[in-house]
Amino acid sequence: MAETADRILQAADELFSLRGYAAVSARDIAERAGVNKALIFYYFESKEALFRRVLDQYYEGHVKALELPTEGSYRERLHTLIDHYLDFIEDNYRYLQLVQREIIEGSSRLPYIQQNVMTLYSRVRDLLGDLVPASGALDARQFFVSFSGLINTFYVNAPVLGELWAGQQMDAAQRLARREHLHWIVNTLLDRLESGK
Amino acid sequence: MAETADRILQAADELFSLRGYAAVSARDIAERAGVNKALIFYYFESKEALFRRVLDQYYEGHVKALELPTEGSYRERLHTLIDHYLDFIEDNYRYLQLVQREIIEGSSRLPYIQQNVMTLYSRVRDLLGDLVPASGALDARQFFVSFSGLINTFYVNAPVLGELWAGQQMDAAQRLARREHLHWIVNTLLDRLESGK
DNA sequence: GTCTATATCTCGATAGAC
DNA sequence: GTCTATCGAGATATAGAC
Repeated sequence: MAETADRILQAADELFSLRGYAAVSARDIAERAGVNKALIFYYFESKEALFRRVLDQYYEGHVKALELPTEGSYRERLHTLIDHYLDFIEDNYRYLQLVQREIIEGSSRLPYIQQNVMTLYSRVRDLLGDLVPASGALDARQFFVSFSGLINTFYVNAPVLGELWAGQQMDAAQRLARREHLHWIVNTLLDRLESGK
Repeated sequence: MAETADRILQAADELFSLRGYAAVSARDIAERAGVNKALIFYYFESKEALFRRVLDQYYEGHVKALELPTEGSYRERLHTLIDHYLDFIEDNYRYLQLVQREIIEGSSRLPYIQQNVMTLYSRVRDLLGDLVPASGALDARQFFVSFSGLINTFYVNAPVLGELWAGQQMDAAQRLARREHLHWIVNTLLDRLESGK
């Protein structure tokens, strides 16, 4: 039944995101999914294949989120790109943790991640255009790293940041405040870059 | 001999940082350290205890790096704090990966990490003082998260960012450029906050 | 302190009854 | 499709000779 495969996939998604690939056993996944352990290897050929399926599900959505908006000024388009990326992250909050873990562990799928990073970077670089120098401390690469860090850090580190908001859950209001903060920073940086031209 | 324990500790540090706790076996550590596997359990009571020792090695330096500078204006002190933190990260590159991994994995040592985070936050909050509102999208918490993300992202994601710099090693010149970029951003944000007062 | 050898466990994966 | 039973490999940890 397709339902069984789905339950395995979802349980695997949750556990891999929580504890990583190596720390999760087939038995763990079977127990959480409420199915027999052997069924994991019946529906998916191996634990490795199951993990790749979990990742593939996210990458599809990720690629869509990276589509470049065509309307408006470069500044409006940059804000739209950031909003689309934030939408995706908030709908798939486990994805960021999975990717972050793969990066730290030096996973074999790192080239795939790099490809996504380069795609996103080229869009930010095109948007910034000749507003920034071609190299040095204010080049497009630096700003791309900065934007990524500004956005991702909030979600990746949510488990420890909870204390900052005094035990409050990371609710919709907080995500909205973060979004507003990010747009304020981007505008402030763009203003300065434009005035410096 | 103390030398043997040190070699085990260093090998464990390197491997845990690279691949994570679960993906590293006692045999891996013994091979890298060039010692007999049984000696790991002679010098450290368990693999878990060895991991804790690795983390504790960094604790002292981390706390020192968080010491608040006393000289200069609030702006100078903020820049100094950032530089001290960057110095620590560059000297203990693996520590950030270990901590980031602990956060993502929801480790049992999370409260210890939160304590360090809160210490650093309270210093940033004191430095920003009444330059920022007490709550909302521009409060001290948001800026603390932003500063952390801006700094950490470069080092945590170094494995995939290499491609951005066209395969160049992350050398001293790149770290310096990043540092300059960070100070530029901080100054730009502070200028805007001051003009808005 | 350092070694070999091994006990005991859990892992991913498979065989085969139903 | 789902189950039980089990394989071989590799894990942590220990025993005991030297």
